[in-house]
Amino acid sequence: MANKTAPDSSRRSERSRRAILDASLALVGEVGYDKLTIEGIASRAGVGKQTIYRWWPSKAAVLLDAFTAGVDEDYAQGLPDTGDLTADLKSVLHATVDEFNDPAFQAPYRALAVAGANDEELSRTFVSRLIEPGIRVYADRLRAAQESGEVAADADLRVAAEMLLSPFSQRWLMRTGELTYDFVDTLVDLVMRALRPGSESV
Amino acid sequence: MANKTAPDSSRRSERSRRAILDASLALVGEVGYDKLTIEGIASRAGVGKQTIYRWWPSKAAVLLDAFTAGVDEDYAQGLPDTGDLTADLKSVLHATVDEFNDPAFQAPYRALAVAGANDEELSRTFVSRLIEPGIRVYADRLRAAQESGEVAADADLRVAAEMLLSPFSQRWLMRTGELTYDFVDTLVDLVMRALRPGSESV
Amino acid sequence: MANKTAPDSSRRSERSRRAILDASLALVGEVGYDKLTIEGIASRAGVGKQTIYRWWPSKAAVLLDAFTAGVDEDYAQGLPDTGDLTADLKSVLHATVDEFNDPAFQAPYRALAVAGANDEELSRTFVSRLIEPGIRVYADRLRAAQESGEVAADADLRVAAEMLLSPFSQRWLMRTGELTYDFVDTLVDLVMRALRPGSESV
Amino acid sequence: MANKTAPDSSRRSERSRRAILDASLALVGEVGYDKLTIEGIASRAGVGKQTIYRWWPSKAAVLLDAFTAGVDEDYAQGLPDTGDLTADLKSVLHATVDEFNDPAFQAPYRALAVAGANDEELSRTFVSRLIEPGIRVYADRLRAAQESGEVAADADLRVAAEMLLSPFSQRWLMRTGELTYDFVDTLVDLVMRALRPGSESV
DNA sequence: TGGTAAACGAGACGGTACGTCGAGTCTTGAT
DNA sequence: ATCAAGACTCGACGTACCGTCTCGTTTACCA
Repeated sequence: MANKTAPDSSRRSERSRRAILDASLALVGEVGYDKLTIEGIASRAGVGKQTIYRWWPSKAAVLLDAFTAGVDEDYAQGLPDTGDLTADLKSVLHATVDEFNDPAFQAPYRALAVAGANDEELSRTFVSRLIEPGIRVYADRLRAAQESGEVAADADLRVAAEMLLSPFSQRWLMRTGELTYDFVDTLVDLVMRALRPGSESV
Repeated sequence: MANKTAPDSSRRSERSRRAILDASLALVGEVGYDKLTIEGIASRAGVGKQTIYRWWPSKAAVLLDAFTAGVDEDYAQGLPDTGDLTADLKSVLHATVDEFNDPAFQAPYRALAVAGANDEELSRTFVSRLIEPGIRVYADRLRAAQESGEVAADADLRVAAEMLLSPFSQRWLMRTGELTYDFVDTLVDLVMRALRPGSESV
Repeated sequence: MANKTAPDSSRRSERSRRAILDASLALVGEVGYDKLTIEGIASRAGVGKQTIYRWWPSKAAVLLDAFTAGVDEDYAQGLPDTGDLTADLKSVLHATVDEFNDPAFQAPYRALAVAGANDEELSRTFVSRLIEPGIRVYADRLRAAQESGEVAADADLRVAAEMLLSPFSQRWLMRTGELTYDFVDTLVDLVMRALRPGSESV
Repeated sequence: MANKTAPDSSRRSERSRRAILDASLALVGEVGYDKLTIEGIASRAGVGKQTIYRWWPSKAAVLLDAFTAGVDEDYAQGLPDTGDLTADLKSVLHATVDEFNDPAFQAPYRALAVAGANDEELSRTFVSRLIEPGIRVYADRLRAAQESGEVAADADLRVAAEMLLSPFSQRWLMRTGELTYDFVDTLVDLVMRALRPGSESV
């Protein structure tokens, strides 16, 4: 299947791998995604270009690895559950507002979102590693609330989670609006109205 | 502000302008945004590269002009109002599902969304010319419904419109899910629950 | 022969003509021949490009006109004739040494010599307007000396004049040696030996 | 002095070097110096432009290398010495007349002469690699003749050599006259008169 | 413990596209 | 009709990176 003999990953230099990942993150923050080059990464990392090409298919893939390296475990413990769904959602989303307003976080994440739009393969990984887990932890928290009767039994929780998250990420990605606590509060309140038991469709 | 003496737009060649815009759209459909080049556009349009650089700052700006040329009037007549908000929303969104599933439409739109993420200036134009008007016509329709008592008086209609549109465009842009009639129906139903009179927050 | 209708030279703007010629000389001194451009001349002269193209076929032709404008009459009065050929030649060549060592003179003259080498048409004009007259005044002075018996009767005076002038201009053009009074004195002395009466070939 | 880190010449591709040199000579013969372009050379040689820019500073430098590649050894054996100076000079110059009247030779040589006039750095190399050795072999032959008493003891042989060569190359370069056997014969005869023993200046 | 094969740093290579400059042509108003 | 101005098509410039390809030079396993 592979036309080139695959490299022997057991002999891979961990030192180079880390240097490349670090250089990528540093550079994307400094010059932006468009001006991020393989040559630049190699030179900053003190590494031969071939070492990058040997292990990654594109600069987007490098960046994706660099970015997801420290993020995977964030979703592990799920959302808090104090028994008050509205309060839990607001508190988590307030934290997320702060995170997405942090410039250091923006550059690589935005770059990946973008790169994914034009690279379907990359997109799959990006979605399954970063976006999908995010949606899922929200859907899971909603399910818990549903089971405790806090949420209407017939609500489509996946779509509900998207109603919560997409307006948020859309505002951020496309700069269609400010990301404020007020905004997410309004959003949560509206969604909660839709999910309230007794609001079932006729 | 301008470092170069601005060109005299009264002497601009309409013929060249159209050729460039047409070539851009054709090419982005054929080769995609990443492989779209200024040289390619110029050559296809039978135009000197300088003529492109004289009037546009980047390939993204060309594409934005090309794309918005025929779209501006789409929002002019607003959304239909048959008196049944749910039905109106579903019918419009069904049409939009079809539009966004059309490959000819996808390439340039996706490209612009992407280009905007990394170019703040371009992003503003993209949002104000394409996205903002879209949100606005939905918000307007909701307002009409609110005035007729079909929607709760205290609902934030702008955020409600985003709850309707963002999950949709997010699925499309990031490929986080299928765009189907079912999906938008579920979406509309959920949002309508949130907006139903009598659902006001306590 | 001309495919375009020739411009009507009676309506030509003398003001523009002078401005173009002046700008050419000024610019060639400032930036050198290679970086001399038609656009630069036009802009400096406050003139449309077309006005230059209308009246001259190339930048070299402009420069040739500019340069020869004030030079033609230099050759009119011929070489001095005090009766002492050797002294006359040395005194004139000393003056020429000074002239050719003047930087203001070098740039355009060198440029024309060069342009001529690759443009046969221009070359003809350059030679017939500038070089040929120079050789001729020397040959004429030699002829006078021959008639007065100061020079051998059988000497080829045209070639003798070239023996005097070519080593000089060669040194200057190709930078093969310094242009000094000593050098031209040596040159004159050697040539005079060849021309001395009684040196006729056997 | 060098602002860019110099390339590692030990890794230079001999194949590319030869292809570039060959293409340069071929093209200058076909299109002339002015229309000779780096892009043209690169494309003809099947080479990236950067490979030319990496090793040469200008098209003139490429051409100089190309031209001198096969010429250096021409001067190695010096001029013939049959004991008859006049005959030796005439026979060599006759050969040179033929060489300079050969169109294949003219284009690059003329181009270099010209390029040198406007590029002092190039000029030095051109002179020291091609012109100076030429003058020197003539001066050497004259010295041999001087030592054997065929030439006056006090004559400046360097200037004498220039008297022989400069009128020749001047005629060729500036097209001030025909290059014929007759011309060089006359030239040699005149110079020989100047050098004849007993012609010493008083 | 020394030999050898892979990965490595470095960077030259053939290419493509960049954004700029100037050439020479063409069009528009003003004189 | 010529002029100043400058937009146009075209071609080349010199630069930046691409992804591929040698080069020695580590490095780590295995004989």
